[in-house]
Amino acid sequence: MQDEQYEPVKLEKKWQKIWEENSKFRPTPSEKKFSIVIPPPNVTGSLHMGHALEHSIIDVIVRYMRLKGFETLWVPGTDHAGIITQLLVEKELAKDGIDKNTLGRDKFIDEVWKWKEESGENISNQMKTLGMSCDWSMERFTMDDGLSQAVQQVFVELYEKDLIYKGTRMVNWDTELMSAVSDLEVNMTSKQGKLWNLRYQVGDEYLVIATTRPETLLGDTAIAVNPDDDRYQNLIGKEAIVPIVNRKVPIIADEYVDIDFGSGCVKITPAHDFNDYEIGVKHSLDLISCMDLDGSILNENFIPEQYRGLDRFDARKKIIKELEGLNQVVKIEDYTIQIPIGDRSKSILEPMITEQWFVKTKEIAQKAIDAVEGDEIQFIPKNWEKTYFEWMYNIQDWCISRQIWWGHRIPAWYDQSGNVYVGLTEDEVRNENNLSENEKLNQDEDVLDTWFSSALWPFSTFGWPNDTDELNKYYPTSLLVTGFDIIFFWVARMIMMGMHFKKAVPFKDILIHGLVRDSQGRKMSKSLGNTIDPLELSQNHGADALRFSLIEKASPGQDVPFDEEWTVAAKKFGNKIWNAAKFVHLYTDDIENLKPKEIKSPENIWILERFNNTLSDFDSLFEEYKVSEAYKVFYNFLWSDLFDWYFELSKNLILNDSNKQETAYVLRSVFLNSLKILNPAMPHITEEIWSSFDENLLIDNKWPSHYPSIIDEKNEIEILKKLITQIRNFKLTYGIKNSQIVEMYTEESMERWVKLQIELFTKSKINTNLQIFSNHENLIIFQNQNYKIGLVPGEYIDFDIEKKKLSKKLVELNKSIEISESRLKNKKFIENAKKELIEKEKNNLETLTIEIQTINETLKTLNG
RNA sequence: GGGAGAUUAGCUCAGUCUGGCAGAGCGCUACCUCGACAAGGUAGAUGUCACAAGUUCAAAUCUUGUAUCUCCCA
Repeated sequence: MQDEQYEPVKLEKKWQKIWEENSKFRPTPSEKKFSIVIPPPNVTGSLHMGHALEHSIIDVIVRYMRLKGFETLWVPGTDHAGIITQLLVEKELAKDGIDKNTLGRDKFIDEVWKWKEESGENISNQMKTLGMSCDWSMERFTMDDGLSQAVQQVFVELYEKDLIYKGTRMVNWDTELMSAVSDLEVNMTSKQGKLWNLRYQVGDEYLVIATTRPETLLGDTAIAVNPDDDRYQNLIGKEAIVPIVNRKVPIIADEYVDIDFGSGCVKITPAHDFNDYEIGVKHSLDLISCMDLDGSILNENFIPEQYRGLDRFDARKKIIKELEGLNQVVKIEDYTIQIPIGDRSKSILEPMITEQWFVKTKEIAQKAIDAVEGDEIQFIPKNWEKTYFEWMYNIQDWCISRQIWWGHRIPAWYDQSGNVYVGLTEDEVRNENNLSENEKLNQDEDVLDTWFSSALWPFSTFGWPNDTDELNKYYPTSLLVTGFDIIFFWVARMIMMGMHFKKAVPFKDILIHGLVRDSQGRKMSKSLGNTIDPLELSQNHGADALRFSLIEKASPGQDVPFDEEWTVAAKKFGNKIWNAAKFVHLYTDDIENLKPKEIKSPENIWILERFNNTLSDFDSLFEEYKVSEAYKVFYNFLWSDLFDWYFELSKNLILNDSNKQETAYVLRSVFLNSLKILNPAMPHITEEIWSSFDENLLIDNKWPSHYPSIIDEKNEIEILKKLITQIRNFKLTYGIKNSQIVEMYTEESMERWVKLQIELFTKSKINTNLQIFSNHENLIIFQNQNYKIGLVPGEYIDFDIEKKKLSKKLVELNKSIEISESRLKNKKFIENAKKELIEKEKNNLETLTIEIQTINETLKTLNG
């Protein structure tokens, strides 16, 4: 027997321990496989609401598939988050006065590992307290030996196929991190800035150029105008003089220049702007760099001394001042400028020309596009594939090298003459290239983008490049559950790598979820102070409540403006189930409740049918990944049909010896099967309650199947429910205490069980006194279909209230009748609508007519 | 500039793919400790489904356009 009170946290800990100690999350062999890899949270993180949502969705699906008899595997793990982790450990060391550079690379990496051992398990432990059923024995980390081996292998293979190359190109450069970052790690932000209109001398004349970055004029190598711009035709081909550096540069024509921007003339600085770089290449312009990698002005002879070494923004101010002194500033306008901000460091990025490693993406992207176009992979909801295609069609080469220490070091070695050799190890490189022991080799200093290793996650976690059992069994995985914000970063790259290296999709379905926002729909952020800690929620209301509140609210692809009230409501739901279990024990423990040969009573038939329908609806919604809708349907069944109605109906039945055994069976069986349906969403409470009924674990059980089809054709219970509601309404309206028994009358034909149920539900005594009943004077009639019950109103009612109420009802009914009639009169409706619909409409009309009749009869007696 | 999404009850959202009398939770009103449950029960009130036009017997749902808001890409 269970505890008196529902105390979620206590029982949750208990079951987490039991499941884990008995390895319940390991896959159980079966023909049908279901596998999923976690979108690896980064190792520095702690669990936030986004994780809680994502993991709850994954886990509800995983547990569902497990109950459905699939060999189910959920692989957990974390990624090494190169930049953030390095910054974090650097900061920690700085607290002790230790500088990364004095420590040296190897010792620093040791420190990072030390940190990982101490704090890197954070997220996994937090996931465990939420009851996530990952196979923890499969837990992976992107810097593990095996996964690192996969990274090396992929790098070498791609290099050998010419799909990785090293090149000097313009990339986004983070002057604080002192590293390149990829296009995707750049956040464009708008900011109020200035547009400076500056005079450049051309022969004896001047022309005016507009720029938002005057300091880069130190590196100008051209002036450009639009070839169609009539104003400047005469200048094309001439030379202008860049002020301050006094450099002569050509005036060129290029369509890129917007005639309406500023004066229509722009300065071209190919070394410090992406567009200018393109133009520079096209027109074979000189490439003059004026900025160092840390964002300061270069210490070069062509740069006036007073600017050398200055930060670029200080240099800007100083240059403007000098230009103003030279009378070269024509006008300064307010202008909204786009500033590229580093995703991680939040510092202002600079386009810089550096030597980096790149993945050539065009070719491998095509196979990834084909996979989605050919429906080998489905996005859910489908419209996200547009986002995917848009990016994939315009994909750029991927800059994968980072100038940091924490990460997978690039497997390339240089000899003393600067030749590059790529291979898995230094030894292999030496052997393959016949390099003598005397030739000194230096490994490339750079590491790979973290996403490069994440892209391999769906197969590197299973042991690739080794041919493992896991790989054969679980790749391709069945499903990926992730946010739309990493479709480019991660999803697209996994598909590319999966298609290229495994010749098969990494997953078949991609379920996209939205963002968890605060209750007012704002993004959760530390600066707004509106973040919610999922662990705190689970401490206060239980992990089950948190999970259920997230699952029930998350429609595919839609954002989730979260309110703690939901979790409170879900906890109340848990409490309701808790008490329901006590009810089932109380009413069935002492009764033999074996499966009877036949289910006879209409109440039992009704609930079995309702269960069957709910199960069908649930399954079909769930299989479309409409998990939240599925659980809404189930919630309504459980609370309203089972608890509110059937539990009450069963009380009457169990009193009766002839129905006792059958009802005990139905009550217990439907309740236990409902626990199974709820289990994936609220695993702990269902397991706890289950254990009070059954010695086997619920997690080892099977998904419920339908009860043998019995159709409740007469729909009697629905009629009964409406009748009961009418009578209850009546009693409430006239303030008749619920406990007060009212006398009512009905026809002989009313079946005994119906009478009994009405009596129990409405606290009434129903007489079959034909005389009173057929003599309609002074009788309020409650009627639904063939059931009719009369009540002598005299002592109870206020005639005016009752008349007003009935008249109002009459108006509504007449309105409905009008609609119904007009439909049925409509020839085209009869011709076009489905048969069932017409039938339904006819029945509807009939019911309405009877109802109106009854009300009119009652009104007549009230008036009389 | 290109693309996507949103607009439904006081609040937060389902429902739209596949057209058939508008739903949930929370909140609100009144009543109720009756042997599972006050973390509860019973009964209620509440809507120009953003706007406009079209298709249809029938539109929240399909088509076209408009407005406002959010996000992504450049």
